[in-house]
Amino acid sequence: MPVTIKGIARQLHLNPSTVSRALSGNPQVSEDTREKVIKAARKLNYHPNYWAQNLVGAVSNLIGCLTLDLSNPFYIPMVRAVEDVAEQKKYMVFLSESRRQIEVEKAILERFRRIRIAGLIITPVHGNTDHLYCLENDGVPVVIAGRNLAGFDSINIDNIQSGFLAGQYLIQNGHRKIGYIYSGDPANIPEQQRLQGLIQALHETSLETKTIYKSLTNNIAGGERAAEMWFNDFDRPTAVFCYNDLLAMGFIQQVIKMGARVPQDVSVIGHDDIMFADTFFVPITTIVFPKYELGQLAMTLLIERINQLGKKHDPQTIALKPSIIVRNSCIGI
Amino acid sequence: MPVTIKGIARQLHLNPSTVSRALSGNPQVSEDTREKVIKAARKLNYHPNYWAQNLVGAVSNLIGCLTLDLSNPFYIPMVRAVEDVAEQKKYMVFLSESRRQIEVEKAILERFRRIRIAGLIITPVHGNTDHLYCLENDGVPVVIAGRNLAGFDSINIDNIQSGFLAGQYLIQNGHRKIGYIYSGDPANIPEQQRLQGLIQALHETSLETKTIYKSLTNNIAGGERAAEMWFNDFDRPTAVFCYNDLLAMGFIQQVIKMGARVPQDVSVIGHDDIMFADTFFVPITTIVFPKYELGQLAMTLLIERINQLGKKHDPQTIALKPSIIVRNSCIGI
DNA sequence: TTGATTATCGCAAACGTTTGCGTTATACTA
DNA sequence: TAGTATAACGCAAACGTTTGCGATAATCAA
Repeated sequence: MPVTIKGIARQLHLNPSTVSRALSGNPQVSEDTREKVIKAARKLNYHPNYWAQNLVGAVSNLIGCLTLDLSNPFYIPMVRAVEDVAEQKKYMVFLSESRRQIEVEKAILERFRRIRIAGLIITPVHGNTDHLYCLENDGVPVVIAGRNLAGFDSINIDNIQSGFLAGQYLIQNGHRKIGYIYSGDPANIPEQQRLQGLIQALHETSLETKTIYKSLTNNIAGGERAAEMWFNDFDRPTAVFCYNDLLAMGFIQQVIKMGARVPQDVSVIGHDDIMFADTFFVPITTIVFPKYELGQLAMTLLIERINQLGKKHDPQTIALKPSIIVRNSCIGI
Repeated sequence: MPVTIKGIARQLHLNPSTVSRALSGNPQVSEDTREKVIKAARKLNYHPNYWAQNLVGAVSNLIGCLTLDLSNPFYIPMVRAVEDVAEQKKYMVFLSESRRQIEVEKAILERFRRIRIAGLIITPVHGNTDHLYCLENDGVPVVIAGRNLAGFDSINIDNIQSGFLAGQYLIQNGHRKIGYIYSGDPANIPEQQRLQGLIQALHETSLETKTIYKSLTNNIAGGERAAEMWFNDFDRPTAVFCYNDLLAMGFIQQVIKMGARVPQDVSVIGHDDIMFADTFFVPITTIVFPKYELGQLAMTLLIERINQLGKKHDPQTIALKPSIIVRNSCIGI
């Protein structure tokens, strides 16, 4: 239905190839026919058919970007960065979310394959990753963002250091009974690593007291569940470190609803510094995840891999440095 | 590079057409060759080339979804709904954001044209809309979400009713001096309509006192600017109605930072009920925008338009009913 | 056994674009 | 003037897939 290059050619009594060359700036076409072609193209409202172009050219500039969950504000800055770099390098990004379901992830990757993406940036659902290996084997570079996956290029924060920072800060503020809140999913490596870092910090001052609350899910609802566990605990920690800010939000909210106070009764440290963490009704002290940088590095590395395609390379693991930002949810005792 | 239908055909000594028919479930191919084909396709890791399919079939099942700003949580439920309906109806959605810049919007629409989207759901940047008319003229149905645009199908909340509800609630709570906060962009119709509704409610009780704060932008920073205007006002309103929740968040945050209290010194009503409005450090009383429903209706209508393509139809305008949800940011006086 | 029907598959064109190569004219050189 | 170089364009194949139609072989009825 839309105007094609053939349509323009017919109108101007030219060959499609000439029209194509005129529009693509090929020097072997005279300037006045080029003018005519461009004018006709504009008048007829011509828009190149991307599919046809890529069918013959065989060079795709589509990038797949698959996040876990767009309702988590964490991913927005990352996605922005990916798009910013893509824009600059003339790539086009196809944005999606798996909603943390492995079947959805697989379904979306299948779509990505069909539209012949040139590369993929993904925060994978923990679990089976055969489909990712398979994709990369078929010549589609994959960069993991926000996770570490053996055998893949990955950009991630140093989760052990994150946990260590949180632990250090809590100890410096006099806390001796410290809790950790996470989903408890054994396949979620970052969770384990932050716990590991936390424990390391405790060991440095020979403290072993820690309480684990498994929230089942790493979102606001999970935080609320953890709050109830904390509330019913016979020996409550004076501070908790949450795997992410959403957990912290849910936790704080529910703790207050049940009549306790934050930070007077329990200090809370979050993780990520998502938007709204600073404007939450108790502004949250949290570990900063450089999210924009995450997207920037991921996209830059991905483009590098696309250009190097075929050449061997060792998978690169880039670790971003965490830092702590102090707000109101955590005080000394 | 990837395996094609020809590759499978060569391997099995078949014609590409037979392979195509076998894979598409065409009955005019024997069951045992179909089995062989499917087995070979799986073994060779075949994935259909979407571009090639659509080149010949000429039926696109791509949907463009262009929001204003993904960092505004408002759009997430809408996008989810669009994707849910799309999934169910076998459409594929291409998600993007214009970041409120008309040139970006145009650039993205140009990309959408090139990949031959079958339809578009868009929250347009206010201003020139010629490119939208142009798109629809070329046979790509357009549904406007969250705005009303003459000549287009649009789904939106009843903004006048929104403003009226807010005004009514404030008056019932004894407020007599009422402020309205919005960007002040004359091209932003919803802003004007909510103000209009607000004024209507005031007139019903013969109140004319209102103060307008122009925040320049409808985000947290804008709300902070408005707070300073309010603070320096010689005759402060006792309540303000904000065009959206982000404004309300910024306003409340800055008011408190300057030493006043919400809601004791100033009541605040927001609009949209975005995620985090309920967990904001002063939980926000706000007008509920049925966001998921917005996306559902938009996508459903769009698909209807795609199926009716060619047939004349009057542009439909669907108005969603607003409601108010009472939290802590607004009290009586 | 013969003719007709049916099942199964191949052939080729088409979708819109790009690109290597061949074909004209025109301009330039000797 | 004859020969050569060059500028400008056309021809045709190709990308991967679908589909109408024709061809072949097998099945069936009489």
